[in-house]
Amino acid sequence: MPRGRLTPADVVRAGAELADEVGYQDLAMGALAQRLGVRTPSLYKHVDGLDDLRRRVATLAMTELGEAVRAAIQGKAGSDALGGFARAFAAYVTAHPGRYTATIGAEVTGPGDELYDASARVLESMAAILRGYGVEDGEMVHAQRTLRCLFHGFAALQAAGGFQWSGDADESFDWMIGFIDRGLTSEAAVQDLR
Amino acid sequence: MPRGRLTPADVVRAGAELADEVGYQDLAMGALAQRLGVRTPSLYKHVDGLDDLRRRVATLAMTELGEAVRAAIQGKAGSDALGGFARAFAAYVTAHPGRYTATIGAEVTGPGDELYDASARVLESMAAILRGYGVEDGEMVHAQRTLRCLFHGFAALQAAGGFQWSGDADESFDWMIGFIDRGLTSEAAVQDLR
DNA sequence: GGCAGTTGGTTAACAGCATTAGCTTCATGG
DNA sequence: CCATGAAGCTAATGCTGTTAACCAACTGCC
Repeated sequence: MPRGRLTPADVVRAGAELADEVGYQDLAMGALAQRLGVRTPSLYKHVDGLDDLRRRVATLAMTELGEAVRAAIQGKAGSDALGGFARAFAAYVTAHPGRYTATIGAEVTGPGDELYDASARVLESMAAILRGYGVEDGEMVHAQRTLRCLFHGFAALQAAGGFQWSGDADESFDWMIGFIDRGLTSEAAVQDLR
Repeated sequence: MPRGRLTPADVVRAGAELADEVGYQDLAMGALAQRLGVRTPSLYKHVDGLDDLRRRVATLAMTELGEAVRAAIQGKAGSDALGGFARAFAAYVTAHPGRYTATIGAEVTGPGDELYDASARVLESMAAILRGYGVEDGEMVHAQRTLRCLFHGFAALQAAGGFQWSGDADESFDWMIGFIDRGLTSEAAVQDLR
């Protein structure tokens, strides 16, 4: 690695890659410095310590995830959109378990915080899908939280390697999406009657 | 603190309490020793290091959770059982965020492992509920995994303090349970037609 | 009742990690 | 052409988990 100058973005990106490769638990300043061909203290010129690094990795992950799911639901509605979202979400988490794990523990403060905003964009994609199902405003927040629990739970279990989903995991995933789809569809039908 | 002898169970229980109070991140050998009125190295006579302690706390949490939800669904079926399970689950996680967090990252190996078995008991309670809805064997595993993702996601978000569920969180939780209940009920109705 | 072995506690020392302080080098801009 | 500041370095500090070596007390056996 030639001695090209380092930027905070480089450090965060390398940290994210390291977390994906060795696991979030083993994301350490020393290992990261080594990967960047630099001594450990040099990292502090770009990042404000390990906690800051973790937070930035979490923000990167949420941002990337938001872009992935937004692209996946582009121009779709109903079960196409839901399925696209779900597949993009699962693909991201599977490809980047370390990054996603960073988001699990990270505490979000409020609007203006980069991580909060990135999370809000993911939630906005969920809301867009739900609007496509005709979920009305009064129930939107509840439905959104339900989807959030479902996907976050899936991701957390996946990232932890925590499932031994013996048998076909994809089949279960599809069933899950189908279940939600049927549920949302019939909720919409009930609302139309009112 | 008088010099009553310590057992591994004492250490694990105190570790679980500590994790609940100060957060799982700050569950440390030094702090735990201090709480038990003992020097740090003494803990190694009862527990095989920090990783082992974490694993045992996770196992304790899963075991307690399993007992709580089993008691909650006793003699109930259908939406009563689902609601009872959900309330017991949420109550446990809210009361013991540190303990539950321990279970999120812990890796489960396979049958015979205490943590695996404790998790299996929780899953068995889910299966019992689903049988009450008439879910048939072929779909059981899929439905079980769906519930698992949903509840685990809820718990992970709750334990991380990660939601700012502005507005009424309980209302959203009830909506989620209602949604699942209606979904399972109509799946059963469709199956009856076949 | 005395004695050996085990068990649970101690202090001391070590190792790995994040972090800080202080120095050096080098590119840049006036 | 020098002053400035950014980005790297070495050295040192402190905290935490962990191990080694030692000591005291309880247990069980003759």
